Amino acid sequence: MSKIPKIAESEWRVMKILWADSPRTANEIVESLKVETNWNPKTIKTLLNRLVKKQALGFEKEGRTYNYYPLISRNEYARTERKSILNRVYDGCLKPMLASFIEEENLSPEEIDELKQILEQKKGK
Amino acid sequence: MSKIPKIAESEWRVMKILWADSPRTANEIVESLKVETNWNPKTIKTLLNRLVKKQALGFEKEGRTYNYYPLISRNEYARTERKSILNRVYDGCLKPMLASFIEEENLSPEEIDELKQILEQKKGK
DNA sequence: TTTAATGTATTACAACTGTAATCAAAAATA
DNA sequence: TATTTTTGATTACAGTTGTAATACATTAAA
Repeated sequence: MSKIPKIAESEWRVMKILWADSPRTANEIVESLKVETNWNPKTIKTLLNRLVKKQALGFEKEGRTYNYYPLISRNEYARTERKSILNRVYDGCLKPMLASFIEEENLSPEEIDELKQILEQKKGK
Repeated sequence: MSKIPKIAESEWRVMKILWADSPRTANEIVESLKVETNWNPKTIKTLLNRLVKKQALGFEKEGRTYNYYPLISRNEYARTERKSILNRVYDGCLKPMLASFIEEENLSPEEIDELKQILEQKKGK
């Protein structure tokens, strides 16, 4: 049961880049992040190092540069985060949480139907 | 638009005590937390001070002791946390997030029906 | 009234975060 | 080959968090 390391806010931004497409070099990651942040490349290198140290990322050397890739899946992390908010904020009670989400956020009629179907399937099991 | 301060994990535990019932004295809070944590009373005092400094809690003096109470509602914080996970982990896409929650957690048939109704109402609007 | 207890305020300290700058090694260039 | 550039590694530094200990002021007790 490899325990999942805690990933900080800014580290998430880096992970997302690699979840979207990997492996990638530090420079490619810097390029991607340039679009959405104004981080100094040095900052991004630091984050990469930290993520490697946390074993959230791995890499393979290719000459002098590294190719980074995620060691844990986005889904695994997503699950951890879901558990976290559910327990911390809603004391583990799913229904009230879902109700809040549904009431406060936007859903198209199509999405609503899809969700109703998912619920229906869930009931079957 | 008073900006909502960031509340750390352990601080949340304190807030929850006061959201459940307030105002309360530091000692009452210590007593409540004794049940669920093994924190030193000093630790709890520190958390209270930090929360006051962050303006998440207020207090009224009553003689030498303080009576603490929340300055922001649990709902406001819950909303902040919902936004946070939705944007950070699901890029703001609600449906996939709800689908994951529904699929991975437990819901009774009754809860499922209630949620379907909430969805239906949502559709109407 | 001197002393002990109690409640709050201040200080402590390491790990984690955000945000880099500097250093060192290797490669590319002059 | 000497020098500049590039890339990763190490160091920096302040703010936050977890987890208290110590200091100070006031009240209760001896």
